[in-house]
Amino acid sequence: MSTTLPPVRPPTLRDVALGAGVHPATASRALNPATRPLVNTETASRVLRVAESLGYRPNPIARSLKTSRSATVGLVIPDLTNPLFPPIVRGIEDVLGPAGYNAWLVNTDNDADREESLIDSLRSRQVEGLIVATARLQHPLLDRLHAEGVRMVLINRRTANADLPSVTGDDATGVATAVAHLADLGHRRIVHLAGPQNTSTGLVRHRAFLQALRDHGLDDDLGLVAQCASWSEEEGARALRELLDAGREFTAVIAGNDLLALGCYDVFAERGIECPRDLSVVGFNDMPFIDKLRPPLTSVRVPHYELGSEAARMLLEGLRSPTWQVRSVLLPLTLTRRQSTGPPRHTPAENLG
Amino acid sequence: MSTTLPPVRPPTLRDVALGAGVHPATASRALNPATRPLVNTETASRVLRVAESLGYRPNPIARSLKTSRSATVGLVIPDLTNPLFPPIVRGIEDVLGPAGYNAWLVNTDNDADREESLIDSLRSRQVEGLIVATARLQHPLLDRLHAEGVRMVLINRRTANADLPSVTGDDATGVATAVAHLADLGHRRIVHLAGPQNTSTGLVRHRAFLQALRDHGLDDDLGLVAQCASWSEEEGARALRELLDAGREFTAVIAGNDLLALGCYDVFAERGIECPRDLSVVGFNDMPFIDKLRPPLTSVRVPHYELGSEAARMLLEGLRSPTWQVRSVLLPLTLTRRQSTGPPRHTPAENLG
DNA sequence: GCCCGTAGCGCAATCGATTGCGGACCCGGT
DNA sequence: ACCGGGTCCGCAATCGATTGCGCTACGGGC
Repeated sequence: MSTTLPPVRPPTLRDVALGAGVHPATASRALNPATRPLVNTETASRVLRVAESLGYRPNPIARSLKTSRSATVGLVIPDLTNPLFPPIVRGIEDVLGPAGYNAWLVNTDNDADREESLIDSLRSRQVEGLIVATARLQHPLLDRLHAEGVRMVLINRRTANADLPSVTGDDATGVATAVAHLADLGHRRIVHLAGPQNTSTGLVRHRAFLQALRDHGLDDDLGLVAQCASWSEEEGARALRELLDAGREFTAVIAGNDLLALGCYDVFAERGIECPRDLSVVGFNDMPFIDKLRPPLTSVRVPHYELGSEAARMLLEGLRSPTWQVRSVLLPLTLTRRQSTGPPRHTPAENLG
Repeated sequence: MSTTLPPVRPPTLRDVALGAGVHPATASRALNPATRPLVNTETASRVLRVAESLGYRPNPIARSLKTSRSATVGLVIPDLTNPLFPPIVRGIEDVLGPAGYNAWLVNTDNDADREESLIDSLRSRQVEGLIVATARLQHPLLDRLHAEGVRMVLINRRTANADLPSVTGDDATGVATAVAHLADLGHRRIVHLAGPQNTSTGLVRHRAFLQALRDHGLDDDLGLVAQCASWSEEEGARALRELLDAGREFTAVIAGNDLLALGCYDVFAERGIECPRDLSVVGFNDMPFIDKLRPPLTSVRVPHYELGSEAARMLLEGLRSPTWQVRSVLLPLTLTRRQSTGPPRHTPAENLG
């Protein structure tokens, strides 16, 4: 007759210790490679055997409570359904996982209050560091966290405060490459759909665009930039319509990102504009499936997966060393040429409309 | 002269109790709405005031250790970069969040070993339940978990074992709608690119396809189904090529999902097939951006966000009630008609090749 | 004036693992 | 026989919150 079993409680350290005939403290030391030298080799292997046979798995919650470490980092992104982010997340997880860490993911929906409360809850869950993809140029919350000594890496976007370590694409060079590509094709009047100027990506791409025009001896007429209030299809469409309606003359568009470029496609359909014959378009990011569009979109490729993995590596490094060399990394971008760009049909002087 | 402060330790329950001049136990009861009636109203509000002023936040780790609840559920998906999943994840989080729960996400990459070890690690982190999107028809691991009493909801796919609660789309009706649409357009010979038959979605759609053909008085020749080994573009392309090379006669394709349909687009480009003039295609899932393809893809829309939110609601219910009424839900699907489907150019008897 | 019911709170154990401190023991040297 | 120095290991506190149990008052009923 067997003793009655409590509903299959998973084995604890105490159970292992009992089985091996040692004190829980000894079992703990035997199980931890770092403290194993403190216990007799034979005892240690006995403990390990028992742990194995019992299927013992340390309780990370109890461990966290005592050590106040959680083997977890917080991952703050605007919105997971934006196709930009899944590859970033995978890149992060693929580095964190082998290092014994996990990522805890939250979506802020670009809402600053939500962001603050979510980061709060991450911190109370003892995350050891943060990877933040929601940086705005002015971002008091992030400045404050940094001042409090929170380990943190910005990804994809940066703040104006360069003290915060970051991993981003080399947007300036990316834009320059796009302008060079269009100039090579013969375009002389190129417009830019600029993303939100309170984000580093929006601002840097905008400035780089103007600089690149000058470098190619092209006119940097301010009317050749349209501001978009958000990185969305709708805003891209709105901005392009505005430029067309204003009667601006141009033969190519550099969109601040692929979603803005998608908005352009909507306008093409609306107004019977043929791309690239009437108008060339370059996107930014090279999102998944963008090569299946009509026509396939030429886009500046951003290595999102690598952005993620690099940020994770950087954060892990920061977590290990108490004194952390803050640095920021720019990853190189490349232009993926597809069929949305071609030589201009009109001479620069002609009006498209 | 101030006493030296330890590096800003966040306030604990003990600090609150001290400040309010009560025992930690009383403070705990005052803070918890469920036990608050046990303490004098005035005392309770004093505790709340002190907690507020100290910025007290309960330590979820300590709480979890004691209560062995974690306010966390595990979310097991194959691969976050598959555009199917982000909306599901958002649906889940949007329900879990307000209920005080969080989701812990893992990617299995469709690897059974990886899946097992990830679920293991989720369980050792005390997740209270699982939402699983990686079900295969035969899935001993899930059967075992269910037998062990793990709270679990399957999403998107099911197992053969109907004991496991699930939330999926009504695939059979969805396929029937697609077949009806094509039949209405005049198609008589329709092929199906069937997804992996070890998944419920693959099998159900396949069977429903054959049934729908019969219902419409169409030939259900077995040669009109091509098997795909995975839900990928490459497999979709391979399968379509195979059908074409075999000289099969058909005017329309129902792809097991949108990725398989994308593979068809690749073959169209390769072989100069014009869609929908030469061949109509229907996808399945209605992924984001699929309306931007060339031509925009007709697809059976699956409400992924709702799949997620419904699964989360169901799981929460299961977590609250000790006796759980297991049930499974089929969400209705609708056909989104776009330009990849049109009337057949050839009579059924003619060969496309 | 005595007893009992009840409201309000405190005591201490508990969840499971970690770790500083010190005790037991062994061994060799003198 | 005694001592010093290691090696191994156990004791007990600790992380922070929760909770069963029981104590103290107080008030009303007889």
